[in-house]
Amino acid sequence: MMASIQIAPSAVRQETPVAKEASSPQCATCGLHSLCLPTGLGESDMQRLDSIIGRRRRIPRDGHLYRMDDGFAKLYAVRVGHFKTYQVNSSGEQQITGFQMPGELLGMDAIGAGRHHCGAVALEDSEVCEIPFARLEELFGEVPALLRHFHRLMSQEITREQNAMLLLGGMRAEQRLAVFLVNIGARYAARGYSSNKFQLRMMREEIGNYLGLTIESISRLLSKFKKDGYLKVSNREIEVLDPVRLKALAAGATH
Amino acid sequence: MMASIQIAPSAVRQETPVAKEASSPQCATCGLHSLCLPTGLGESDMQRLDSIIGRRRRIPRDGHLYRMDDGFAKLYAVRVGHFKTYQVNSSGEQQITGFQMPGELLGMDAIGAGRHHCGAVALEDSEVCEIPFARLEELFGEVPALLRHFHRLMSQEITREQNAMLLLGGMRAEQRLAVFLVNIGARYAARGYSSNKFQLRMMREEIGNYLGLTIESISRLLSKFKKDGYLKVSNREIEVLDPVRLKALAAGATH
DNA sequence: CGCGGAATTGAAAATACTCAAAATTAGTGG
DNA sequence: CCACTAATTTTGAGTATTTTCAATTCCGCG
Repeated sequence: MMASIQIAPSAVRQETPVAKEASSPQCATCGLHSLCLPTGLGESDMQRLDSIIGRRRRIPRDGHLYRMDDGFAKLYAVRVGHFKTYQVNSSGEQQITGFQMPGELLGMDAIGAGRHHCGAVALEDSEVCEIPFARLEELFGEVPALLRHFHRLMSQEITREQNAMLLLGGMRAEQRLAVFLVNIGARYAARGYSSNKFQLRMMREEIGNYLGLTIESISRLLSKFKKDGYLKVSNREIEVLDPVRLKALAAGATH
Repeated sequence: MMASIQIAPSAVRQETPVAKEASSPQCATCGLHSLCLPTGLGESDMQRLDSIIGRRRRIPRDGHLYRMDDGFAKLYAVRVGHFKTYQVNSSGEQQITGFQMPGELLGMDAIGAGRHHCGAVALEDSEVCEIPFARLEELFGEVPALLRHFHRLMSQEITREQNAMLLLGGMRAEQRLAVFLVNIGARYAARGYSSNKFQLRMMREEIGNYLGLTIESISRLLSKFKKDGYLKVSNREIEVLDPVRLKALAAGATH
């Protein structure tokens, strides 16, 4: 079952050293601010948040944003690109725990122990905003709306993972993949893209790993969905031809 | 695969109406305070927390503490007894997302949407402390240590669920059950009880549901563990006879 | 054009499930 | 306290799903 995806070693593909951006990040002008940490803040509060946000940081494809057990100091907001988070189990195998897209926050699992519980790897050349957590905590006292939204985000992270448990614990392979595709589509829709036509940013093997299935099962299921007219698949380009029936599958229709 | 455990309907086994306790709860004198929300607070801060904590509430066995989609107003700290949390998927089947024991917090998944994302049911006659969230939020501004610990707890909830994903996504049945038993034991140890001898509070079917397995698989695995000398099992009483080998199994030893 | 990683496909095998029946335990009322 | 019933658990046999192993095929890229 367990796929052994290679994690690029430290040396390979390091992040670009100190490519500090000339322009400092600006939540107000960022198209993602309604999905991200500043959601719901007024203009002046948003500026205060801006003032603590560090440099943007570029992570090349396959580069680590952070590694398991790294000390925790910052949260990260995905600005451009996609990431995966993964754990390594006691047998040394990877388990992917999530895929993150622009506007989503990374690192909240590290607050508890003060060190990162997962590793985070860029699936393509990506960019994040660094949010120093100590300074964010200071701001919480001054900007209650920020604190409340932060709690919402952590809570949503919990429900997201509960939904993953539902998927892994109680669904057949076919339904898992259908849920996965519908979920990806919905998240693109929330970002203003098509929910029915998108590019997968991860390998088949990574999808399988995340869904608790093998790469072969993913491949077979995609072929089957294609054959049955649910999807058009070419490489990583997915077009959902029959969203209604795909959602029905995701909802548990026996086929 | 999906077990259809019955959820007691509203009418059955209602919570005792307004059995308000004579004594108000006292974190300072509660044996669980080093596992619960007040962890790390000084005496005066703990008193301030005490002052907002509502009545204790008793929930009889099989009674709901809250249901899915109930509006969110309070967090709950388990004081006595055990709970399970569950979701219902689109096919109407239950998926258990966790088991909670004394000192653990319930309801954090509800902050995001303002309504409960899971239901919570008592596995035995139980008691919780109610923590009105609005008042807790007010306290956050005054007691920074409380806020920090609250963030730790939410973060730990995230990592707990990520660990569950690791279990469901990448482990064989045998390993899943071993991990489950080791985990339960560790949590009892943290509460001052034996990690090697304890009473399961849930049915086989609930264990199976949580682990993504059938009741038959759980039963067979317990019989196997017994036969192989890992455990002594009589009904819900578990005694771990060979903790080292059980942990090895949990860590992925191929047997 | 050829190389290497990624994806697809097939066949056999393993794991866990389903269905069915029996055994055990818990709960209820006499 | 016992008898009876319902609920839970165990066990067995057969089956379905998914994995494994192996062999191609496809695609991007130098």
